[in-house]
Amino acid sequence: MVFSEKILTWYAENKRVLPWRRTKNPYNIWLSEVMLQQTRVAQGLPYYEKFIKEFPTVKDMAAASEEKVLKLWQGLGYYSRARNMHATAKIVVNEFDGKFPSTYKELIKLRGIGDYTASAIASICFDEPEPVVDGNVYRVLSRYFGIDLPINSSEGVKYFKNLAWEVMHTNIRDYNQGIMEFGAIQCAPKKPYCLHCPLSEGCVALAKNKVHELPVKLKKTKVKQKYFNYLVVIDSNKNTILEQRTGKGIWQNLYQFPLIETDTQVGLDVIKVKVAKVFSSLKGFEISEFNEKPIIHKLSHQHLHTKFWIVQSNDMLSNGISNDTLEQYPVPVLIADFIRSFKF
DNA sequence: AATTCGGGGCA
DNA sequence: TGCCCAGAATT
Repeated sequence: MVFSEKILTWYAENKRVLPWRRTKNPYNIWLSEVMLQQTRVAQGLPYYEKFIKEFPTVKDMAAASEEKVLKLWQGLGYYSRARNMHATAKIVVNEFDGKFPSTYKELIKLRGIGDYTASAIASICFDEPEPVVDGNVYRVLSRYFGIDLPINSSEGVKYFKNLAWEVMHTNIRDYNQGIMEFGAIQCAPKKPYCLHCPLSEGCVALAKNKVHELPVKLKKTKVKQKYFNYLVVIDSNKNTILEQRTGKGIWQNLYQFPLIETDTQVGLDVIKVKVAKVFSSLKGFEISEFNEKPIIHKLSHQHLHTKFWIVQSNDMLSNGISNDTLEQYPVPVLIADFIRSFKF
């Protein structure tokens, strides 16, 4: 048996039961693929169920507000995926009569759909012979064929896509899902089960004892340290303030408490002065520290050293938000955790 | 070509 | 603590 046939055989015997494997409906496949970008199946699965229940069709999603979509997406991360997905839902409804395009070439034009996702939808839904190359595929191919080109170099990306074309099977639907599943379950990043692997015969990395050196990946940039001070204002009605994050950067269009970002960790004295400026309309206020030690919220590229400051005032906010409407807003996990732990 | 988008799980 | 996850868009 050649490589692709072994993958198909392994997949037939080992594939997990997953909701999006019961259908070829492009809406379902698209939703699952976008959710699983840089995301483990276990983490994405409950979100997929939620979304299908709330938005059974692409038309339902297109009709919803972005805020509703972001709220359902809350906690899954990479929120541009949700915004792009929502934009694409509207395009599909308004310009394609609610039907997804059926070719790689057309699919990749849509927002949030790149090479991988276009290949996945085209092959799984429409049997177009287009190999997927995701993190799993990079790992399987680099190990089995002993390729040490960096998978995140432009040369590596081209090489592996080309290799994927050469070794793929005509049963593209099962092959594509099979090689990814094989990478996720059998040819795992840290503890691959090489001892009883159906592809061990012919695996270059195993023969050369280089399984744990592959795939090769270029160094990632170092994380930035940032210092966040969130002002949790509480007025005479026990209302508070949320603001929407606009512009570029993390958590775009999500909500948060008024934020003061500083270059270093600052204390109560500094915050007092800043609050007096930011909330000059407040007649009087008292500030207390919620957490003495900063909460370090770790993201891929930044560590957010965060302090929450409780700003109590006897005034009544005109734009105040009551604590029971607070949970309607899409917020970052950092804010959601605070709201859960704090009694308004 | 390099950087920037989250959050969680695992050794 | 570092690495990775059914990547894409922006700089």
